[in-house]
Amino acid sequence: MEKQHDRIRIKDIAQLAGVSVGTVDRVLHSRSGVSPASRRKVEEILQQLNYQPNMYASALASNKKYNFACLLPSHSKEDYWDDVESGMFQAVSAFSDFHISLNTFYYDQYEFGSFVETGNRLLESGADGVVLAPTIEEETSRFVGKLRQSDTPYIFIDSNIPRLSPLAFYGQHARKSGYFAARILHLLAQGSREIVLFRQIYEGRLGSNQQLHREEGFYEYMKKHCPDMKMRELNLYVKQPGQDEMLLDEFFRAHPHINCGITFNSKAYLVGEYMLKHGRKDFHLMGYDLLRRNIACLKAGTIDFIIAQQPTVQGYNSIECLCNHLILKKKVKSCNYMPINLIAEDNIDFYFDAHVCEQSTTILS
Amino acid sequence: MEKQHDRIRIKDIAQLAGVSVGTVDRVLHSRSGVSPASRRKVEEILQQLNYQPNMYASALASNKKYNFACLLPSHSKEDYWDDVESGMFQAVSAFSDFHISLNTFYYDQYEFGSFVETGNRLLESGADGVVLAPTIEEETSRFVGKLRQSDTPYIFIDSNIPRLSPLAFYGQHARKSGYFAARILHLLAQGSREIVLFRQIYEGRLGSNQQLHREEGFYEYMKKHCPDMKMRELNLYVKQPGQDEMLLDEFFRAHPHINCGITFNSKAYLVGEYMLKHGRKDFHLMGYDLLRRNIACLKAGTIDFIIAQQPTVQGYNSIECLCNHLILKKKVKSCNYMPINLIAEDNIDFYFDAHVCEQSTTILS
DNA sequence: CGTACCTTTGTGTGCGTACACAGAAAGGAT
DNA sequence: ATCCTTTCTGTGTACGCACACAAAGGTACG
Repeated sequence: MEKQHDRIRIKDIAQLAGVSVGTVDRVLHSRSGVSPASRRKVEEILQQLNYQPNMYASALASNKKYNFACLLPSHSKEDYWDDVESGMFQAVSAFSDFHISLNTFYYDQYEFGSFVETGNRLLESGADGVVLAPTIEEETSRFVGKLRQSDTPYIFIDSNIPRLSPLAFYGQHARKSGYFAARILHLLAQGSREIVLFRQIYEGRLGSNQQLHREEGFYEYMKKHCPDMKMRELNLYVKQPGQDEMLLDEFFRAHPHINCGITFNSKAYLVGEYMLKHGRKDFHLMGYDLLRRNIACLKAGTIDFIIAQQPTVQGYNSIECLCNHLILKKKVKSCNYMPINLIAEDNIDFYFDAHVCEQSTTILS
Repeated sequence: MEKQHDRIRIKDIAQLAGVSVGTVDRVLHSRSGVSPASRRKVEEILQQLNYQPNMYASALASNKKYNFACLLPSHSKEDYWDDVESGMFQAVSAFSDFHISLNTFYYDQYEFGSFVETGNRLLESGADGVVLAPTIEEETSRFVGKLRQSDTPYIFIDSNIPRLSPLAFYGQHARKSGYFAARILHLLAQGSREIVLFRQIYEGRLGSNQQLHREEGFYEYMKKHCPDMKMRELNLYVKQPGQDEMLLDEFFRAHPHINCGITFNSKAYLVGEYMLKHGRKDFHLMGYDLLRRNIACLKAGTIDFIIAQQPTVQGYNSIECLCNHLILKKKVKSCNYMPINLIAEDNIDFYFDAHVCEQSTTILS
């Protein structure tokens, strides 16, 4: 615990370059008012010494306030998006020393107009950085175009649209995740040659792109490893629970031997609760996302495995990334795939404590 | 990006309490020299306002140097402990603004005297915080006794000895992890009624406690879910590769129908490479830890699944925890189980980017 | 040669906290 | 009342950086 100052300070650089700290500061922030000679000399020494600014002192000195905003599908409590949001607010509180705040904007996922209208409200709020779920490619493209005009960085969460080159993306590699899910379901099938895919249709549309890509990965595995597997699809409609139950009844009456299924959205509990109600313990089910009702099924034994994609972490990391970029001027990683985690009843308890954060690679801006 | 100071500062509290910042500072650090009346008044306001110190300003002001030390089994490159160590150094660099340093001390895992001797050298080095792997309970007890005398916080990594009440523990719940492994291996067995457990004997002893606990969890699952499963154990000896190959030859000659096995240490590659050499693709193998050779087997298809325990994260979090405790005076969580992650070839790419860090719960010291 | 003006450079102050030190108040002994 | 402790409290400086402002140097032109 001895006192010491071994780190290079601006003062040290100034001394070595034979200029004042002010000049060094101007070079570091590439501001005007420095003679070419001085600039060159300072830059030279800067390179030699690999100067790392003390980010605490830096944040302390420039005590600005940063307003972030997020644009998410409107959601209820215990939804996937609720976890994402909670992660973001965790980060806001963790980095509260940087004077950041977060405004939330919600749009109706199934109405294009809503996205546009909400997006405009966000733009008016004057955010310094934005996190959004690019569920609607066309409208997202127009939206980020406006953000670009004001040089506002934006981060994509959950799914990615690389051509719109966001500052960063946090989400799962959906296709590979479906591939992995297939591997596990294949094991669960235990030689059975038939599998059912439960799909959720909402307002006539099949949920998200993520869901589609998971299916792709799933089919890719099956085609490669067991081409003779028969895959049936059953569409459910969420909004009419009575109808869904009828559809399930009907399906299992028609295919009584099928003992294995998967959902590629977060609504596995629809099937899990159905099995629980009908006392079917022999059916093997997989799904996505650790919603409360999914967890209940997992513990009750009607869902075997859940693939988690750490929504909280995605939210947390998005905000952290904005801080790193805007405040600490660190270089951030642009494509961040979340781990594909397989959760059973046995290991679920050790999943929630943890949250992932990106490796910190400090680079001068 | 407007200027603003909405956070409560020491100055604010001083003003409200009608004292000076010096007095508030004394109360905050529970130092002497404050009249009972002043102390009471300050504490009252402190509670009302839920004051959160600006840790950046705090770290900046008290620019002390902290020396940490770790006491690990000696290891080679690409070993499990090497990843732990690398995580620790990542943290040291991430928190370099706090002026921390880390000294490493290695002991021979299989020689009690070595632990004692290395431990004494560590004590002499005058560390402010220690991270150690408590592989030898008896000697660890004596060692932490001495640390306690100087009030030096210590963190257990990999395995835990709760009665020695470390500041924190980072590691996997070994029994549950074995239980989970059994569930997956059970699926892999696909109805086969015989399984082999490969064990590594080293200097006449069976590796670590962790290894034993995993076996316990494994047997617990099997007893519960498939009591008629026949479990064979095959001891290997690591140091004599020729002999191990002979033992494997012998075993598979005696049990040609066994197609499923697991190791509870990080040496699954011994078996995986054997299978590769003999061109056996039908054997299903599981193991622990993502060593380079294990990963190679995973990609070659002779290891089906690996259970990862994020050694890098364990190391990183240990150091982070010491910083939180010593420097930021945050309250730290004492028992931190790592997630139990199942890794296949499909999802391994998304595992390394990520590292877990604990949730930050700022509490006044 | 002086003034105006621009470019370049240096200095000073503040961010919120820690800590050393000085000063004030209170009490006791002479 | 004076002096000396012993509490107790306020002030000042430092931490490393950002930014505003002042000062210095140079050039152009009357």
